Amino acid sequence: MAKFLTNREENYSQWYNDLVIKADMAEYSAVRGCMVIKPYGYAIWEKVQSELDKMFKATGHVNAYFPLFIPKSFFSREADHVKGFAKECAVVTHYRLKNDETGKGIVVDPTAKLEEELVVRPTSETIIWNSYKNWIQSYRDLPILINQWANVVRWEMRTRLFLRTSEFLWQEGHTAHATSEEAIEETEKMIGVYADFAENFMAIPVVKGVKTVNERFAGALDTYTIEALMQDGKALQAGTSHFLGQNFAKAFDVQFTDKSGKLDYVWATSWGVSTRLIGALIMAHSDNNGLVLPPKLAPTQVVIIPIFKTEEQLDSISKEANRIKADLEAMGISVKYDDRDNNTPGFKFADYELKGVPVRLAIGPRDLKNGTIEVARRDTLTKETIQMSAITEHVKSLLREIQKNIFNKALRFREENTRYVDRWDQFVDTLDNEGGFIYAHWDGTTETEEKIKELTKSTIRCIPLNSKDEEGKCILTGKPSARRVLFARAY
RNA sequence: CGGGAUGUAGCGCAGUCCGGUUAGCGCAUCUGGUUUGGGACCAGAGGGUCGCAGGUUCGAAUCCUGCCAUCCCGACCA
Repeated sequence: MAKFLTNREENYSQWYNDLVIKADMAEYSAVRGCMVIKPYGYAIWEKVQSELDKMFKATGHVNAYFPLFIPKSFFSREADHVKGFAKECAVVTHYRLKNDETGKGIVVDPTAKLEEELVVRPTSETIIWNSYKNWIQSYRDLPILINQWANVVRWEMRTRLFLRTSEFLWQEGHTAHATSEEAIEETEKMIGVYADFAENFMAIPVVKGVKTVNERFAGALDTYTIEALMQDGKALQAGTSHFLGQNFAKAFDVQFTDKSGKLDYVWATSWGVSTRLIGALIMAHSDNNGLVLPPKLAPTQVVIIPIFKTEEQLDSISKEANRIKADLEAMGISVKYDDRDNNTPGFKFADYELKGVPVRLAIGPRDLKNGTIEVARRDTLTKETIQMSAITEHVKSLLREIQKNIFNKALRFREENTRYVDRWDQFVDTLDNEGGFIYAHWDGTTETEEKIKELTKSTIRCIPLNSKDEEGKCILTGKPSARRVLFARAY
């Protein structure tokens, strides 16, 4: 089986690349470090978008759009911010091309140099806060709860399809508040939304936590994160939410008059998830037969495949298939009936497995005679034959069951690969041989964190929000520690 | 930016060391036929600036020089 995919156990990253390409989600483009998201991959992103967008709206947010280009000077306003992003910015310096005077080809017209160079946004805090300055005068203008769906560019050295590309799609929320408490509440609320989405739609269990100073977003006072565990034992940061304090308000001079008539700087948050989520989806659930998609995010939830020899057979099968399709669609289930006659059923079975379609129905002459239908589920690769008359209800509950099962499987995997470690040699050994999440004590200093990273390539993924106080000794230095933090090697 | 590798049909590759007919194979595509309950088969057909630019030679995918691009491994990162 699956002879077209690299074996997951043999070479995980090759398996991942193969899968993205073979399932027709994305491909490499002519531009180094940039990918083409193909219709099937984009359809998954659209599902992600539409669900998240609903959740944002439900929490009071509205969408807007800000420019792709940011004047270079905006970046230098906030010191940490510029330091964090300077190394990976694409810069626009000219606005015109012309024909090469010496012959063929096109060159940049040197006379068309921009007065001020423009940075292609790696994130939009600066351009947005420059606008917010004009929007905010009084506490009555607050809060501002805006989200934008956009592309951003971060010039990466090493790229991987969906996980890290130079240009990627994401959403970025940018909110402005009258008080610190309210902004912190927003920051926490949104990491909660992300965790909810990850677990209930993507079927990926996540650990909510706070980043260390070192791993914090450039310009934030606090960064909240959701961390997921992939099947190869590496962690993936799946979403972040930042409490920005008054840093950007000060940088862009955004003050407001509060109820008592005093002037104060506005409090800010920002939060985002990207097309990286699709990478997470792939790496959390898929197997050697291909993609495994949770029903709630699968572009096609059910595929129906006819098995026939003659035109007459196809006709009578199609009648049944189209009726079932209509019934399922009436229940809000997305169905594809694949009656192409240029591929064998076997090919189709394999192909839809590769693409991760949760439920496959097959109808053949035998079924027509017996009033039955074959139902196969992608998550367990099992098949059963059931009565045709019961099919719609069966599929409906099966989709729910698959969604739950995929999550439980991922949760079980995470539990089996989460360890509490107290000795250094054991720490190193676990990282090298087991991978996974490691809860260990840390003395709280950046020096120790960096030393551990240097020695083991593992990082502190977060200080979990639900971690209990527990006296202990730092895994590296032996100094006292008040609680465990989450370590892992990460993407 | 350092180390390694590769560029030949849409994709995957052989041929390059040791220059010599008309550049070949698998997959895919197209045509016709037989098939169809787990990646079908037969027959035929189309498809190439051999990464680019120079050079050596009677003759270059093959040798030489320069350039370009991509991939892998490191430092940076959602």
